[in-house]
Amino acid sequence: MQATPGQRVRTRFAPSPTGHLHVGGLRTALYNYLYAKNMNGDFIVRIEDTDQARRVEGADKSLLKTLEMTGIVPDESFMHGGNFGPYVQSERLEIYRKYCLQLLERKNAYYCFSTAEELEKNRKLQMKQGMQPKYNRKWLPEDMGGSMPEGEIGKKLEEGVPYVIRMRVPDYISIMFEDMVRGPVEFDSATVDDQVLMKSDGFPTYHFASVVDDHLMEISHVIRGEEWLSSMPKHLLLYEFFGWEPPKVAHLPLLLNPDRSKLSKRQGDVAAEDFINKGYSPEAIVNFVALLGWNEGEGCEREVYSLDELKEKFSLERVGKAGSVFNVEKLGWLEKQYIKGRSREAIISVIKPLLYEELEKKNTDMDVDRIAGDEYLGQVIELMRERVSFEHEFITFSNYFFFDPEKYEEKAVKKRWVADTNEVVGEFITVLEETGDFSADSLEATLKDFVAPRGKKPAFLIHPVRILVSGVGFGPSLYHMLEVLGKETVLRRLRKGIERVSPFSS
RNA sequence: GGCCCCAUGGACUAGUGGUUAGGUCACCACCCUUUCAAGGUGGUAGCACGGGUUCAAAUCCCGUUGGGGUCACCA
Repeated sequence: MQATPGQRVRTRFAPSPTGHLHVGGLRTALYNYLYAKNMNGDFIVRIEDTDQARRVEGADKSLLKTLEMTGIVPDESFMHGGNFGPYVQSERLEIYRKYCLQLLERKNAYYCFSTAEELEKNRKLQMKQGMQPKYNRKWLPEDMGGSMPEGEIGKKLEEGVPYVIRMRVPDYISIMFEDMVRGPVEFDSATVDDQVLMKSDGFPTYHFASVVDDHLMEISHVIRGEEWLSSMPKHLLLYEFFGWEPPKVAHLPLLLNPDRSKLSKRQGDVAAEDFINKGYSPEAIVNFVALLGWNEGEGCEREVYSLDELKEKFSLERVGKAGSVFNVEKLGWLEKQYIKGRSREAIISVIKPLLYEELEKKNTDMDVDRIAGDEYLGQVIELMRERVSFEHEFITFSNYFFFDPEKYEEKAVKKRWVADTNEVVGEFITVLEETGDFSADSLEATLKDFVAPRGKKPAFLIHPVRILVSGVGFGPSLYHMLEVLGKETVLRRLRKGIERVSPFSS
């Protein structure tokens, strides 16, 4: 799909700095980014901080940081610069004031002195009557179709009574537009309220500021959540008042809670940071979130996409209309796919710091230089790669590669121990002491040779040895595990363990 | 309640008039196997409902139902 010839594609993500980056916001940002990049255009981040009360200090920077962590890097923002700044709405107050004045002069907007209590009372009354709550246009001037005399308005203004400025929505006109994901949508202006444009504190409302900014910043496509669909008529009217050409719009389906309501806190994590902190990788999160509402289509059954591939393949036509439930299970599966494909070096760079953190917390009987070395970590990674769900589990889930077990999984002991287990293990220890070759193959042969004449199956020894050495009843191939741990560590753990574990100990 | 949007298995989805309705996650069974994973094979499970249009409808139209969004001096 091509943009209007001659017009550069410019999309934007416009969060308000009220907290962490919501995964829904992440997906909106992602789609904006992907669309722009796919069309060789620019992606802009604009901070919408027109609500002073809700503003959270530092949220703007943290939003950008999280975005960048996932690979979504803006071409323009308050941190990246650009020719259309400032990119923070609180720094653009003069601009909004100027344009609002224009609307006032053209009789597309008017002063309103109604108090909050008054409005609230009115709203309740209308609700009670089963009507749509709307401003009663008490302060709509006579020359704009209202009943308020000019003089009254001038008087209030002179007295310095606080006011807001409202847009004058035309009566009974049809407002139609083409949504890039929904197709044609139509509204009746009679259902549109006289939206406040400027608040009494001198700040613009979202509706006004975003229209002015989108125009001034030459945004070509507005891609945002479906919750904005019903305010489209207000925005379109504003473009018309100004005589500006509106951008193309696409309203994305919502991300949903398991109960199919709009994704929210309370039913689990919703901040992108929450997932990153849990160990999900940015690549997996981006991949997952991209597929919630978009697919390559045409029989394509692919599930794993890198950001670059998404940039290449993304299109708005392939965005669905129905909301999608944010299902963490599949994200977990994706994470595993990424771990399988990730290079050893990349994993080492993530888990090495984690290992050092652990080593500071507790002592190990193993050789620190060796177990923190790339070679050793690489071996652990290959043994555990298909068994972990998160990178941090290379350390936490595979603790026994770095620390001697402190306790032994009770359930596993119960299941694997019989009366003569300790005795046989004891004999096996003496055999191991004599073993020169501690490779997996050799160990396998040794164990089998040991067990056969005693009329036992390998499993008789394999399980107890595993538990004694690792403390748990599950893990990688025992022989490989022993090889990686090394003779010294294995013997130490066996000797120590055999004194602590007996069939009657648990 | 008004307005708007939406509707394929439990979840994500493919499908644009003719398919045994396909794939992925999850689930179940079996295989592999020293455990746990991974992998392999197979399986349970779906077009919300009712009318049309048509030789033919998951697909087009209308209605019903259901779900969601929105109706702030919040975004």
